[in-house]
Amino acid sequence: MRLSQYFLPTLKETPAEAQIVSHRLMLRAGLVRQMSAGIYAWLPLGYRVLKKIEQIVREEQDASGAQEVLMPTIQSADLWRQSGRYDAYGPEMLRIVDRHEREMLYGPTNEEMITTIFRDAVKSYRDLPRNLYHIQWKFRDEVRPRFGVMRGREFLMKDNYSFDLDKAGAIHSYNKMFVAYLRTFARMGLKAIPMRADTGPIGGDLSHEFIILADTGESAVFCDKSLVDKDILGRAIDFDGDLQPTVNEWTSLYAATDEMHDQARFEKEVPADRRVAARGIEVGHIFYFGTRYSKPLNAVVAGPTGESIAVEMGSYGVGVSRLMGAIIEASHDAQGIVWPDSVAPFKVGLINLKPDDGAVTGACQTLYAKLSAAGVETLYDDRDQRGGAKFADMDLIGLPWQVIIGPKGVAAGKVEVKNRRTGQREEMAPEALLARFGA
RNA sequence: CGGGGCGUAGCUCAGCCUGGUAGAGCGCUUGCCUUGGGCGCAAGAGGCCGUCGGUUCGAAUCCGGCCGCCCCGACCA
Repeated sequence: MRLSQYFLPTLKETPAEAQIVSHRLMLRAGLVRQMSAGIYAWLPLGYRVLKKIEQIVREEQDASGAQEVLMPTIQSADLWRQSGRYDAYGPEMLRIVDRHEREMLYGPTNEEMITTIFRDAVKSYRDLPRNLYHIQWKFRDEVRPRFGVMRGREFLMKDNYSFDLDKAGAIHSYNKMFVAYLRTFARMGLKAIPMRADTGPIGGDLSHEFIILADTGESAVFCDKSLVDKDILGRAIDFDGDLQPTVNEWTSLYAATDEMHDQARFEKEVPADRRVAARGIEVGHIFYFGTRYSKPLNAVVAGPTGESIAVEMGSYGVGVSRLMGAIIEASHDAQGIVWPDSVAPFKVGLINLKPDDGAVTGACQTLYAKLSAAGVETLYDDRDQRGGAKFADMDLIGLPWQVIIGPKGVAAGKVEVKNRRTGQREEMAPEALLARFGA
């Protein structure tokens, strides 16, 4: 993409409305614009990142055996009356009346709907287990939206729902999600730590929050440092095999949020040099809740001997749009965002230091064409701007690699490569650069 | 939902207390200059001062209603 043609409205100054760093950077780097309190429009660069985050979530869900569906944003009030949550949910639910005076709502979650879909279609234990997910916009009318997309009213969420015949099966489904989440967040360059959680209004007796560590996190968290150091991506995972040992490996070590924290236990179980007291941001939450919805909504199947069995369920959420804020909180510096490779909107930012110099521009265009042809996502800054402005913008938007081409380098047959995260610079021939990026 | 604050140019803000029809910096446009870290010079464009009403000869400024946004707390993916 040529920057001269790209819609990328960066800001030199920080908008007054933004307080926390990720919100400021998202506004300044031209990723989003606020349309109302807690409601954002995604601009081209931000939308690219959102789609990358979404895709990683999708790939890991698919790998675990979950199947993607897409349910509507608007639901009927009747559906929610059946589970008893219509009145219980309170003013957080955005209620709508259509032209026929039918009561509708903008869905804050989908347990009722998916349970109904499942109930109407599945009648036999032979059709279990199933795990269905979707990635859809949700709305919760928060009293006080804040922190940009991290606590918006409208947000993109991956939520899924598992259906099993018995509790053992449901626990296995739960474990699959547990491991899939470890992998999902690790692929985004995050250190996500599962912490035993309060099950809250969704109900149930087994639940974990996945929390990433960031200095600006919303709540205090405590854990064993060994958890931070664990690596899930290096392992081969068999989702059909026994995942309990893997889950146990993570859950056996101390990890707790503020409200579940027990200082005495913490000090007893974790050696002083491994005690981590930090701030965290919740990016995922998994629940096992048994028959909490299957019973009131009559989601039953016929068992092997013909008896009716209410299915055992769990639900699992990932805050997709929130993750963008969380990733920035966890990965930025004074100059701007530092995207992890896997979610970066472009891999390479190509800077033309002297657009009116034929040799420089020629070298840039050749390189840009070759990188693009090889599938290396490249944002080419061909604007008629001074070098300083280009460096500042490129640092702000945080692409992992900057390739800088100026008259001196071209004369010497070299281009300069800068690593955004480390700041390390290297000069090399264009061919070497292409080889480096696999082009 | 309790408490507090703010709405003036695209952005950050001054002006308001002590009423007389609007300013700065950045950004934008044009020209010159410059070209490795938001450079310099010059000339421009751009605002019914959130909105409705009241007071007044006269309101960005004083008073009231409404709308919007932000912060602290309670609440939450």
